[in-house]
Parts: sequence; structure tokens; C-alpha cells
Amino acid sequence: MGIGKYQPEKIENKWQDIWQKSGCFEVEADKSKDKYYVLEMFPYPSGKIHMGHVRNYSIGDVVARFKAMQGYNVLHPMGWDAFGLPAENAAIKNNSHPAAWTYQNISEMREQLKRLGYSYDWRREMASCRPEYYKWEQLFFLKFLEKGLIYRKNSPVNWCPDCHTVLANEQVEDGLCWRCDSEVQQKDMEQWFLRITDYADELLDDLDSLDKGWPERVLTMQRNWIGKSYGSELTFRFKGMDETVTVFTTRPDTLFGATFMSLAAEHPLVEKLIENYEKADEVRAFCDKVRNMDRIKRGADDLEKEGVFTGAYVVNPVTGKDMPVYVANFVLMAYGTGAVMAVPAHDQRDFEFATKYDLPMQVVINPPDLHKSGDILNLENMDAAYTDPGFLVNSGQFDGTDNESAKKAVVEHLDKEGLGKMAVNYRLRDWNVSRQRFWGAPIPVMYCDACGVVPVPEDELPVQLPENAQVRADGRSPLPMMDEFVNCTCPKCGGAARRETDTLDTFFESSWYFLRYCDPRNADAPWDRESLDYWMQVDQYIGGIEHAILHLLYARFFTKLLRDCGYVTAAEPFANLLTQGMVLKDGAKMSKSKGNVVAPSEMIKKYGADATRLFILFAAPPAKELEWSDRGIEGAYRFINRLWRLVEDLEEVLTPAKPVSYSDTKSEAAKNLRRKEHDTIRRATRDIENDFQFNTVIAAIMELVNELYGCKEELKATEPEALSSAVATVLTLLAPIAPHICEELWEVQGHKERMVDQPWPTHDDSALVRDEVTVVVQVCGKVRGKITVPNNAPQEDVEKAAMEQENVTKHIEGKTVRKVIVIPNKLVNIVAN
RNA sequence: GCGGGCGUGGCGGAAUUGGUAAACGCGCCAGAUUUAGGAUCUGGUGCCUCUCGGCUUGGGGGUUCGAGUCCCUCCGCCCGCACCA
Repeated sequence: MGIGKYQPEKIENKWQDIWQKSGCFEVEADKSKDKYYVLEMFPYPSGKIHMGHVRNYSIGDVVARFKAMQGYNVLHPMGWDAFGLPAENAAIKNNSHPAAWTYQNISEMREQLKRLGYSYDWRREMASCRPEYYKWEQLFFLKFLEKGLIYRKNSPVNWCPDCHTVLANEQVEDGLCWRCDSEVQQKDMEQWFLRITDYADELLDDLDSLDKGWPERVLTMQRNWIGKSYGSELTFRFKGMDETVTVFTTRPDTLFGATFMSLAAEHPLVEKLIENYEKADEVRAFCDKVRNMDRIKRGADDLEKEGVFTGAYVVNPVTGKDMPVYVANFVLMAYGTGAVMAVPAHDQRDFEFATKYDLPMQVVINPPDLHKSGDILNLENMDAAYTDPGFLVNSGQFDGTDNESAKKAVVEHLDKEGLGKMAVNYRLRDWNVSRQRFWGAPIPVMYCDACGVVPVPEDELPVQLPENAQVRADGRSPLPMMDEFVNCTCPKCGGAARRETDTLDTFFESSWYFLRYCDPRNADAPWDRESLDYWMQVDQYIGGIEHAILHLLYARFFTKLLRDCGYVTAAEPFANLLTQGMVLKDGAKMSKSKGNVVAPSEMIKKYGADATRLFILFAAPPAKELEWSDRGIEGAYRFINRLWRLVEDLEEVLTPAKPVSYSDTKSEAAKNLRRKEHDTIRRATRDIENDFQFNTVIAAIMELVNELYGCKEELKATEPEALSSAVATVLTLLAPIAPHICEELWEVQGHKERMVDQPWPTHDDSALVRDEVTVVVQVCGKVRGKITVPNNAPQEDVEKAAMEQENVTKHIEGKTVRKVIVIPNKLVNIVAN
């Protein structure tokens, strides 16, 4: 009676049940064991898992199972990033509550994940939209507020006049609202901001500590995003006015060449400057035009530089000359001070602007070669700004100085009058966490006419989203219209107050979920400190590159905030980061519009979870893009069947042997098999530990299976123990990748214990040694033959054997042997001419 | 423009410290089995000549006995950021 045909669904369901009932993936903090925390980015519950999820979670599952077999206490949790706009849109469409849609999707996606056999501790599952979860981030909000890490500020936002709501930049398409196609406007609104800029330096500096564990390009992207630049702040006095303006510049050395000034359209001084100017309306019109331009158009590469004179002048502090003040469309309020000293001879933008409006230029940096020959750069010959290093000219006492040292000298000179100082500027802006949406965590503050902004008392948390809310067809949040939500009592004065109706950005939830997993059911605190300190940091974090900046920067920031509020010890949340490549089909990202989507559920149905996992791990190394191939998954399915048939064929002779348990080999075939077995363990372990190269791990296991096919008929009768040992090794090494079939065949082999409880095998170097080795013989670097010699044979013997090769003598005939290089057990290179 | 990555058969991709380039898989070819097909098993499969041999890791150059790997240079592709003062 054989084991029958391979039926993936049957055995996969069987083992998933057994694992679940035994609770074998449920873990607790235990200081007597080494821990390993592996985490995959939690999904938004859109309803269906896609191949990107399968890849992400399959990689994570192999890591988790591998580390568990190595004896670590492995934390491997899963949950749901459950707040967000799609739920609101679905609710509008179906006239239901976003929660209903969300929970329905979660339960569907949970089933799909379970069907893939992942080793999650499902007891720790969380959904970020539950009050038991967001209660704690409301508490964090209050702590941040207390420490001044969060503040309110007026800020320009994208505003859709028809939807009466703020839109994220991503929701503005070509300047139009994605939902109603209205033209999006810029509007100033009061918003809550988190002081991420206070942490800019630490966020930047700590990236250095991640350089071994994180991909270089993620570090680079974060460094660029933070955008630290060294320069100086210079202050200019207005002519005929008791007013100053400060600019940020990285080129104080060019100050003598500053001939005009450019302000951003949003600059607060503009209105004051044009107060008595006869063309004030013209300036206002220009500012409005620039302000109302959407960000994409305004930031476009080919946007024509435009500006308007304000009628005002500042005085160049070193030349004493008047500099006309312009409003210019390319100056950004969000960078530096929103004001720029224009040096047209040495800045390309200023050069173009000055050319267009016929403004004066002055060369102050002389190229080194001209400097040498005693010439000076001539404006007449310039069709672009000169931006390279050089020596100062037309710069008074600084003439002849190289421009790098001049930077410091010029600033020091101005500093005497209090008009200049060295300064650091960041591109990073504070994080606007306010959203005018319903489906998010309520911001726990209230507004009292008498007391102003009042935090919700901690014992009143959580501020819950009303379950009876009715989403509005126009997309506006129903919260401001719900009296029972809005009306409240001020805890300070007892008077009437109104609740904040904005909710938190959903990146808030994903910034600390990895901490909550350490103690997810704690009702008294965000977590028990001992459990947290045991599990943190996350040893291996895995997710898509699309989160390189936003989520990963916010999560790092949050960890530091919580450390400073006394909740966390670690300064960095993720010790190692793996960004998996995209899953492509026909060379393009899978998308409904392209019609190239492959549904995981169909693959699982047709080939099983094991074959699906095997293919997605075999087709490419994790960090690279993966081209989905229907032929490829058939190949994976074929291999699984091949393994099944191997064990089926050997069933009669197999004993419940452990990996590498057979050492007293007699025949050549058994010796070869044993060597291959040990070598496979060596390669598989090395490749997993070295950047999780599962594709080559699988290739190595396939080779061992091929070896088994080659020797099984011979060894069945003579040394079946060799086969039992090798089969056990195959199953053990493959178990983290295709866990169900390995459990099943492990049982077929006669084992009573489960595969998930087996230790990862270790190889024996002495088992890799061959009695005889093949040595390649080269003449002048070209392969001319191969010889078989005893292992570690004396060099002279090897050299002699090589020289005697017929094909070798032929090629050195008539030549003089100059040199013979012998690499032991590898090759002989005979150099002759 | 700045930063990062990549370039190997018909395809996905392998190659410890420089040491037989193309492992493993897909595809293709042949044989076995089969009434036939499918499935399976075995063997073959970089290119040119097909005998010796020659050529081959985007192009060119260098270091070396020996280079996919190290250095220089050029070309091409992908990704991120970008009027950042």
C-alpha cells in the first residue's frame, strides 16, 4: 500500500490544523532563550492578498522557521494596517460603515494567509482600527503634547472646494481632485505637527549604525530626504525701511556678487513691502497665481522662471549697493527661509532670471585656470553661470582667497555686525498628522472657549470613533456634524467644549505596531516593559521598497520619541531590513488595468501552497525583481511531485533516521551520497545566512534529490541507511520553504515527532573530503586537460602528472616552460613560450 | 543635474578569498516507456567550426601565470530625489 498521489490541498489542510491545535508557533518572552524577532510589513486589508504579499510573507516565513529550527525563540506576528481612505470610499459606495468593510476584508485575508501555512503566532494578531489599539497612540499623542513635541500651526494644504476636504498630495492628479475632477486649491489650515525636524540630526546620524543591516539605497534615500546642508544665514537691511530679511545660502563666498533678491510668493514680508507700491495689485496677482498652482506643475522641470518686482530694495552688506527685491516662482517657502540672495554670475537659476529681466551681474569667483594666467572671467563670454570652485575677485579684502575658505571668512566678517552666522538647513519638514477624514484615530484634544486647546484626560481614553456614524455621499467626514461626538465638557473649567474632529494620519498607526506586538493584549499599558525589552529590536524586517522613506522614517522617528518619553529602550527599531523586489508579469508590475494579475488563490488551488512558496522563492533572489512565470510554477510543482515519488518509491526501505546519521559508508555510491548530503547542508546554511539566498538553497536541495535518484536503485538493497539519512536531510532543509509536504513525508519516513520541532542540521567538514580530486591542467591559462590525483597529493606529483598529459605535451612542444603554478586540489597552470 | 543599482545562453538566474563561466530550473532536441497523447525516466543543449581548435560574462584598455570577479575608461538600461538657494 503506497502513499498515493500527491494531493496538496489534503496534506496542507491536515498540517495547518495540527500546527494550529498544537500552538507550536505561539511564543512567550523567555530570558533563558535567545530571541529572534522577524517581522513583515503588515498589510492594508484591501480584501485579497496579491503576489507581492505572498513573496513578502514567504520570505519572512522561511526566516522564522529557519531561526526556530536553529533554536531561537522566534516572534513572528501578523496584523492589519486597518485605517485608511479605501474603506471610506467603499462605505460610501455600499452605504455601510467603514468598519464593516474592513473587518470583512480582514477575515477573508486572514483565511488566505492561513491557507499558505505561515508560522504566525495568531494570538498576537491586531487591527489598528480597534480602540484597544489606537487608545495607546492617543496616549502617546498626549505625552508628545505635554513635552512640546507636537504643536498646532497654520499650513497650506490641497483643498477641494467641491468635496470640502483636504487632499493628500497623492490624491491630486494633474491639479484636479481624483474624485470629482475639481481644480484643487491651496488653502491655509490649522493642523497638528509632530516635531520630526528636532530629530533630523539623530535620524541622519543613526543611519550610519544601520549600514550593515539596511540596503544602501534606502539609507541614501533617507539621507536625501532629510537633506541636511551646511551654509549660513545672512541678514539684509531694507532700504528706507526699518525691516530686515534673512536668507539661507550655501554660498556666502559669493555675497559680493549678489545683485538682487528673490522671495517666495508665500513670504510673509511681501504684503508689507508692497503696501505703498503703485503696482501692488500686479504683485498680488502674481503671488496668487503662483500659490494656486498645484505642486506638480510648480515643481515641473520646464517651468519658465518668472518673477515680479516688489518696488523694494535691500542693501548688500558688503558692497553697499542696492539690490531690487523680486517675487520669483522658483523660490520655495518650504526650503530655507523662503528668501534667496541672487548671484546670477554663479547660480544657474539666478543667471536665467537676471537674463530675462535684464538685472545686473557681477563675477566674483574666478576659475582656477584664469586665476593662474592672471585673467578674469568675462561676463560677455558667459552663456551660463560659473558654479565651480575658484578664487575670489571683485570682493574687496577677500580678493584672491579660494572660495572654500572665503565662505567662513565672509560669514565671520558679517557676524561682527550681527548680520551673519553659520547655519544648517534641512529639507525635512515637520510631519503634518492631521487628516480631515473619518476612518482614522481621533486626535484626543478638545477646544474650550475659555481654556483653549485642552488635552483629553488620560483616563477618558480612548476617544472612540462613533460606531453609528453615517458616511456622507460627498466624502466629507461625518464627525463635525455629530453633536454626540463633538460636544463635550472641558475638564479644566467644566464649561462646554468641542472635540477635535480631525483624525490622525494612518502612518501614525504603522509607526509603533511592531512594539505592540511584543505584548498585544495588555489592557493596562501599551506594553509590559520587560517583554518589550526582551523582544526588541526587530532582528529582521521585510517589506517593499516603496516604504523606503515614509513608513521607515516615521517608525524610526517614533521609536526615538517613545524612547524620550520613557517607553522604549532601543533607539532604532529595525536592526536588519530586507526590501524585497517587485513581482512582475510580462516585465510590468501586476495591475488590474494591464490585465496581468496572477491571483495567488488560483495558484494555491492548482498547485498548492508549497509549490507556490517554492516557486516564488526559487525564481529570483529576494531583493531582486521577480518575473512571474506560469511555466516556472509548473516546474516547482514538478519538483515537489518528484520528491513525493522519491519517498513513495523508497517507503519500504526507509527508517526514521535523522539527517547525517549514516557515516559508516561502504560503497562508492553511498560515499558520494553522504558527501553530497553534507555539502548540501553546508551550502544551504551558508546561503540562508548570507542575505537569504533561497534560490540557491533550493537549487542545492534539488541537486541532492537528483543524486538520490541516481543512486537509489543501487543502495536500496545494499545500504538503505544511506538513503534514509539523505532523505531526512532533504526534508529538513526544505521544511522552512515547503513545510507541509516535508511534514507529511517526514511522517511517511516513520518519524513520530513533527518536522517543525526538528533542529537545523549541521554538516561535518570531514565528510566533504574526497579520496581523489580532479585537477584542471592549463597551458598558458587555457584548459588542456584534467587529471585525477589523490587528495592533497604532493605538488611535485601533481605537476609531474600534469606534464605527462598527452594534450599538455602537445601544447608545450617546442616551447620553454617558464613557470608552473599549482593550486592544491584545484589546478595546474603551465606557463610556456 | 545629484544619488543608488544593474548589464552573464533562447528565458529566470548560478559562480567562497581572482582559479574549469553558465550550477539549478524553464524551454528546446533525442531515446526509453505508452495504442497514442500527457505524465514520467535517461541523455543532450553558449557561439563559430563541428576534426584539431577558436571565441564568449555591454564596448575598449590595464594589473596578473590566471579576471564575470580588481583598477581605468566609454556605452546602455532601471530606480529614487530634484528650480533645495
